Amino acid sequence: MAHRYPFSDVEKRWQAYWEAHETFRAREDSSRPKFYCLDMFPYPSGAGLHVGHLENYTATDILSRFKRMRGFNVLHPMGWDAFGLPAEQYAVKTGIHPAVTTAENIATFRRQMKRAGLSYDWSREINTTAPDYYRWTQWIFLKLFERGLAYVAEVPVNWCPALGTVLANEEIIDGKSEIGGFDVVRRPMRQWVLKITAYADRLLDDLELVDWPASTREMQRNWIGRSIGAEVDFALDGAPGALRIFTTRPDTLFGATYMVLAPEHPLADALTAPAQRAAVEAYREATARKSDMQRQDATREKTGVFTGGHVINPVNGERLPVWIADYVLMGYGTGAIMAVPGHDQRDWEFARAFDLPIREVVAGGDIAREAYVDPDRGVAVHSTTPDGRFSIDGLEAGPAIEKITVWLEQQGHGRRTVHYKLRDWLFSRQRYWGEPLPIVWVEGDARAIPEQMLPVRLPETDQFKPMATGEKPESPLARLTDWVETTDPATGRPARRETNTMPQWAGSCWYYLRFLDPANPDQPVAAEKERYWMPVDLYMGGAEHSVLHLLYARFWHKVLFDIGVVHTPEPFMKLIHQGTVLGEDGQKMSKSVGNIVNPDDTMDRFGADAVRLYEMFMGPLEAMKPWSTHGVEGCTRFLDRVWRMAIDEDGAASRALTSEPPTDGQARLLHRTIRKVTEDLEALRFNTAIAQLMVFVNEMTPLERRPRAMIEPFVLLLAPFAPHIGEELWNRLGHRDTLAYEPWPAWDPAWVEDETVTLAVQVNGKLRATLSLPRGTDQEAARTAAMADERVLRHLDGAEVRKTIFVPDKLLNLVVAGR
RNA sequence: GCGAGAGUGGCGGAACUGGCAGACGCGCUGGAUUUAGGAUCCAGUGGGGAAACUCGUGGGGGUUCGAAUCCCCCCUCUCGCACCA
Repeated sequence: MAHRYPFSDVEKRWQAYWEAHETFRAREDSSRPKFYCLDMFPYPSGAGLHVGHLENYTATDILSRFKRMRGFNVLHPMGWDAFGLPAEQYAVKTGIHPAVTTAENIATFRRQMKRAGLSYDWSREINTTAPDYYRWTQWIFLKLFERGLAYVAEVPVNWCPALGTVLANEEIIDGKSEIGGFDVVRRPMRQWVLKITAYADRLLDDLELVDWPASTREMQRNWIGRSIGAEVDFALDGAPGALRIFTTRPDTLFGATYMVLAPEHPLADALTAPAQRAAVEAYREATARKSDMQRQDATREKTGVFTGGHVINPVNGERLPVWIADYVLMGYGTGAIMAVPGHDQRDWEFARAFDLPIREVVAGGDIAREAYVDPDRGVAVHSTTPDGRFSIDGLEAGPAIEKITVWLEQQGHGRRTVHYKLRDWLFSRQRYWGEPLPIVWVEGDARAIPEQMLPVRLPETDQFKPMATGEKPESPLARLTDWVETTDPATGRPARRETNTMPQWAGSCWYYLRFLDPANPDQPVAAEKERYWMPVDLYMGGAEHSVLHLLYARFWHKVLFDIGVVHTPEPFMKLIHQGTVLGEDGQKMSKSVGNIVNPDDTMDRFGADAVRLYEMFMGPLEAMKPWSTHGVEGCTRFLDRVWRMAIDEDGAASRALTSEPPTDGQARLLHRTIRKVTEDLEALRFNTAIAQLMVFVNEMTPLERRPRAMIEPFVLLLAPFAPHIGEELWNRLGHRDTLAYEPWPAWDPAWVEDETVTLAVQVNGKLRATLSLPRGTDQEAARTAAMADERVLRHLDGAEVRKTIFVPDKLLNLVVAGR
């Protein structure tokens, strides 16, 4: 019976060793280059770690271990994003305090992570719900408040009755709450808002500075949605005042044939003629009843109502009818548009539906068939003022926009304007389990709590239900009269505490900074530590955070940059999203399908190293890929082979190991393996690196005599992937210390190439033979050798070789006359 | 609908800058060893064919001595956005 790698004992032993020796503790050391390798810290849910988490954490762990061996001072921390709704909802249901469930869940997560052999520096563990931590979250909020970046506004919010709280736009998916999938309705409410729009340009432009997946940067760009255009004022016909619209195509101003207001537009009333009032009212009511979901269905037929009112086009004095229609949204631009049906598809559809005129002002399309919207082709036509003093005719869109915008400004009819899709960030939640906002209300004014008085601790309670009564939903904190009623620290006057709490995103906006200096009682992070460790060199986490967390964190980082807390404009230099791990059936893992793979069970059966290897061997890191238990078994078999390659049945170093130098062929195998594994690790190609380790073992195992000079470097190469077996082999091969800081093997370029190469010989592009030739064989010699080969001659058939293609050491292609 | 990415054996996936398609693993077939094995070892494994060969990287065209790789059209899947003026 072949002996096997006793993973269970070995794993326990080395985990205990690392813990006792603080092997992975990171200390500032300016003599070594730093590498900050960060995982998106998890919300510690009750379900424990899943294999998708493990894929993420294993990848960064392998890289951290690799970088340590390459001489980097590695910071690889872990913590808990522990405020949030699930623990609170559980508390509402069971009465168990969220702090209790959270602590239990964290214990499970931490145990599972240690068990997987993840090399975190646990001395830096942080928890967003710890007062020592959220004290600084509150401190940052005060900085935002001081700078006018946090304010209270009566804003239309997404109210979720089922959750009893408001939600940010980013927390709503297809009109339902991201958590729970409950209905969400729009309603105005007084709320705390962060002015992220003040940073819109920097958030957009600085995407150029980071090495992130193109798709993620694109998503952020779309979310910010910067559009450059002009606001234009159209004078009301027969009344004082003007209707202001926003357009990105002021060059099509001469093509406007009607106007459209959002149904909620404040001028809609004033513009409505008595005869139309009933129709307008009916339409507005119908719109109000529709959900955002229904309103935003672009495939729907256009609807709208004429108000009876008119405005005057400033470029040509034309009297344009004003309509209201729900395809114009109050929330974007000015809530009103000029309709240019010739050159906007939506306006075109509307004009067709209501028989409004369509006018061509950009040549090049066929506006009878469809709107001509391409801004990169075609020149302006029919675009001259009636008095002939101003014209953009003949200009392409770019110059035309420029010219007419300047003219509008000179005439006082409009101005260049930039609008964003990005809205300010709704920052308060009617919840218990979140950071209290460090604010008191004194006679209707919000006053900051002085920073020396932080943290504002979350008060104890056993009532977790929101006080969501009718029109005025309130946080559970509002019930705690003793806590709410306080005095203004500045004046001593009676004051009421703010009872809303921060959204879950708050704590994760800056946690990467606290890891640098987790116990600092005086500052969020000491300047010299920030200077040493920042920015994050590699940040890994799910693509689901492409917009939310990553945009919010970048925003806070830029504010912290402005107040001198951090020295880099961006926090995360390189970002990678691990792909989703599907169930064995190729479906998304879910409780209801019952295809969830439990990491504890899997590690019980196969050991942590086999699971780590399989997680990485499955396929490319960023791809979506299915789990396979057979695949894990394959990795177990590989580790067993590795074990037998180095260790005999009695547990001692194998008697096949010799002190003789490797043969030339063995040396080439070793150096090729070192190169392949090293280069693949740098490029995060873990799957192909492991394949090469397997090749090495497949070649070495059958040998009766195996030079230690081969086996020892191999153990070092394997160790980042499978650290427990790595340490154990290193130890049994006679080394006393951990291999965590052993220098990474180097390859000798002289040894990575074979001295004989296989040359592919083609005739007319088809492979006919392969020849073994010395490296560097020239064309003549290769051709001579090929022409001597029967397999080649057969296909040449005596014909004349018209052309020879030769790629040294690779390929020879003989082209003969048409056969 | 728009934007981004991807389609390679029975399966997961390899393939540098256009140069031997299918590395490595799983599964499968045959054999050895074993009381037995979901252990181990050996041999094989894209399709067709006895072989010589031939076909083959979603489909169709093209460029090239040569295409999984480059270009055009189409199909499918995944992700994101979804009337943003």
